Amino acid sequence: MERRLNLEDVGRRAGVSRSTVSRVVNGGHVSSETKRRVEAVIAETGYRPHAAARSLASNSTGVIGLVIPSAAGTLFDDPYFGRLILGISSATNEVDMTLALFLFGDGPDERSIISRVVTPGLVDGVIVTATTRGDPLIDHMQGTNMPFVVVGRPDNAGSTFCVDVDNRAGARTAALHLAGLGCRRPALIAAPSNTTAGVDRRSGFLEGLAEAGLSVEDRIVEGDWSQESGRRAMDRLLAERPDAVFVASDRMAVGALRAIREAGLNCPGDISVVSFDGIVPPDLTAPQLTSVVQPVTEVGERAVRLLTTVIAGASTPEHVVFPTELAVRESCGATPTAEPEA
Amino acid sequence: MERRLNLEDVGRRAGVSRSTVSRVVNGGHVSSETKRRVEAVIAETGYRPHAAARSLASNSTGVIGLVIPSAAGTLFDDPYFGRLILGISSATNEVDMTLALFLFGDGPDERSIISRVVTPGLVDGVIVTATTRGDPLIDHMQGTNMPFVVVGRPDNAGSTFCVDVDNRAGARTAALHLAGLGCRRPALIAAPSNTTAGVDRRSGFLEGLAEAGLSVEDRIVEGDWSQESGRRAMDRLLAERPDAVFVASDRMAVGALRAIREAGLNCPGDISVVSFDGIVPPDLTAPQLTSVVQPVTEVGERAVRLLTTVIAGASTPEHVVFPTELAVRESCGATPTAEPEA
DNA sequence: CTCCTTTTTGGGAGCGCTCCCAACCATATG
DNA sequence: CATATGGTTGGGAGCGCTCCCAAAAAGGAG
Repeated sequence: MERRLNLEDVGRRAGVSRSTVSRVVNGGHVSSETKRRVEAVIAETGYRPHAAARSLASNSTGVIGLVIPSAAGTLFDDPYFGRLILGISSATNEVDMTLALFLFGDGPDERSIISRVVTPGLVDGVIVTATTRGDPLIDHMQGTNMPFVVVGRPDNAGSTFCVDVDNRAGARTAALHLAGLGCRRPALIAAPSNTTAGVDRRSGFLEGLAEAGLSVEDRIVEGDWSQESGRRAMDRLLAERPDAVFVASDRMAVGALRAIREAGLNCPGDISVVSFDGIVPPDLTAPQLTSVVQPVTEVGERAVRLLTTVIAGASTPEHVVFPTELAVRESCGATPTAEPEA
Repeated sequence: MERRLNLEDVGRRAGVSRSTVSRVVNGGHVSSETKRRVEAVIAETGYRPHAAARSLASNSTGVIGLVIPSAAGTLFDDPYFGRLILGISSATNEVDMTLALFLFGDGPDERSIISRVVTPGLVDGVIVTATTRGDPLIDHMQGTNMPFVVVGRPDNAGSTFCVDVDNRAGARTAALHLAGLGCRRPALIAAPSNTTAGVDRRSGFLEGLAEAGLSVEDRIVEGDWSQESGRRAMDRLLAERPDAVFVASDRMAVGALRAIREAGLNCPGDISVVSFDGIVPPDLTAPQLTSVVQPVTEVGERAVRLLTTVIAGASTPEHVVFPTELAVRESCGATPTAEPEA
C-alpha cells in the first residue's frame, strides 16, 4: 500500500509547484491551461487534501459542534431533538462543514467532555442547547473564546448569541384561543420550571388567561416532558374538573389525551386540549392535536448560520426569535371532530 | 487577547523543553518533580493541546464518524436511530474520542458528503448504518482504506466488519410464540424488503410458522416502518380475519393496535400482536406490546469498540451478532390483560 | 525597444504537535 | 576510578497544508 500523496506529489506529477496545486484546489488564480492539467492529475490520483493539515495551517477546522448536556437515555424519545439535529445537520452540510456531536449525561464525566468541546483545533464553534436555567455550561463557554450560539433562551441572554422561538407569545395565543372558545376552568400541564422554555410557556399562558379574565387557580401540574408525565398530570388534574387544558408539549399532550380517554371522558367534548410543539404527526392522535407549532428545523438551520457569522468574527450579540403558529385541529373543539370516539 | 500558548510556551514557563511538556501531557516518563512543576503551569495557564496539530503529527484524529445514509426528515420518528446514536455516543465518550455525525438524504448532494467522510485527517474510522440492500455506500467504503464497521447486515457481509442483531432468530421466536398460543390464521406486517432487517424478519417469521405447520398464505402486507403504515397495513389485513399478527417494528405495531381498536376489535382478545424492537415504553400502549427486544444501545456501543480494533489494525472481518429476547407482555394474550379496554 | 503593469508561479516560513535519537545525569557495579 | 545501566531530558525533523512575498512571464503603452 503506497503512501497517501500530498500537494507536493500532485504538483510534481503535473509539473507545477505545491502552491499552484493548492490554488487549484481552493479556487485561486491559475491559468486555465495549468488548471486543466492539475485537475487531471487530481482526478486520476484521487487526491484529497488532508483535513488536519489544513486545519493547522489555516487555523480553522470546518467542524462545528453540537452540545447537548443532560442527554439522558430518553433524549430522543421526544421528537424535538431529532428534529433539531436534522435541521442543524442539513444546514451544516449546506455550508460545507462537518458536525460533531457532544452528548453527555449528568455524571462527573460531564466535566471532561465539556473540556473536550473547547479543545483548540477541534471545532470552529459550537451550538449549545437543552440547557437548564443557570446552567454552568453557558458561563463556562463565555469564559473561553470559543464561538458559540445557544438554542433557547439562556438566563443571561444579554451577552450571548441565541436563537429561540417565542414561547411566551405562543402560549399566550393558546390561552386566548381557549378563552375564545368559552372555557371557564382552564388548566395547565406545565413543562419543567428549571428550563426557560418551561417558564416562558407557563407565564405566557397565564398572561393570556389574565387578559381574558380567567385564571388556572390551582389547576396546574408540572410534567417532565415525558408522555407518561403528561398522563399522570392529567389524571391529577381531572379531579379539578377542568374544561380546557394547555399542555406545554405535544408529547405530554399525547399522554394527557390518553388519561382523558381512560377516564371515560371525551376530548374535545368534555375537555379542550391545546399543546405546544406541533411536532407529532396530526394523524397520530385521535382527536388530532391543536397545537402551537414551533419551527424546530428552521431554528436549527438558523443556529448554524448564526454560528458561522460568529466564527467569522461577529461580536455584537444577536437574538433571533422565531414566531410560532397556532395550528387549529380537533382537540380544542373549535372544529367539529371527524369521528368523536369514546 | 493574547495568543493561545503552545507546548513550547508552557515549557519555557516551567523551565523545561517542549518534549518534556509533551511527555507530561501524554503520560510519558518524567521525574516527579518536573512533572509537578509542569502540571502547575498547565493548570495555571489552562493550556490545552491543539487537536489539529496533534492529528497531523500523530496521524490519528481521535474522531470517529457515524454515517447514516438516506436520512429523511422522519429519521428520528422511529426511536431506533436515536437510541443507536446514544449508544454510540456514550461508547465514544468512554474511549475518549469525538463523534462526527454525517446524515445525508438521497439527493445528488449525497455524493459530495460521502467523499467528505473519507477525507484524510478528518476521522480515524466510521460506523455506517446499513439500511438498504445493495447500498453503494458500502462498496464505496471498501474502495477506500478508511476503517469502517457496518451496523446491520450488508449483502456482501463476508468482507466487512459488522454488528447486527439476530433478526431472523428473533422473528422465528415470535412465530413460535404465537403458534404456541394456538393461533390458526397468522398474519405479517413486514418491514421494507429492500432492507436486510426487513427480509430477515420476514423469513425468520415464515420459517418459525412453517415449523409449527402454519402459513400466512396471503395475509402479508409490507409497511415502511412508520406508525401510519402499520395502521393502514392492519386495516388491510383485517379483511382476512387474522387471529395473530407479527409486526416487524414496534412503531408500526402502535399503528396496528390503533387500527384494531378503531375497527371495534380487541387485542389480544380478537387478535394477538407481537412486534419487533422492544423500543417503545411498555406503558405507552394499551395493551402493552409483547415484543422481540433488540439491544440497540449495546449494538451501538459494540460497534464503537469494534471500530477501535479496526483502527488499531485488525484485518480479519469480524461479525458480531446480538441475540434478541422475547418480552412477553399483554398484546399477545399469553398473560391476562390488565384492563381490556374497548 | 524599453519601461511599467498585471497575471501567474515558486518557495520560504510556520502552524503545534509527535517521534526518535542523542546527550545527559545519577547511581550501581567491577 | 573507570565503566555499565537506566531513567530523564533536549532538540532536530517532519506531518501537509496555507500564507505571503518575491520572481518570472506576459502584455500594453509610450
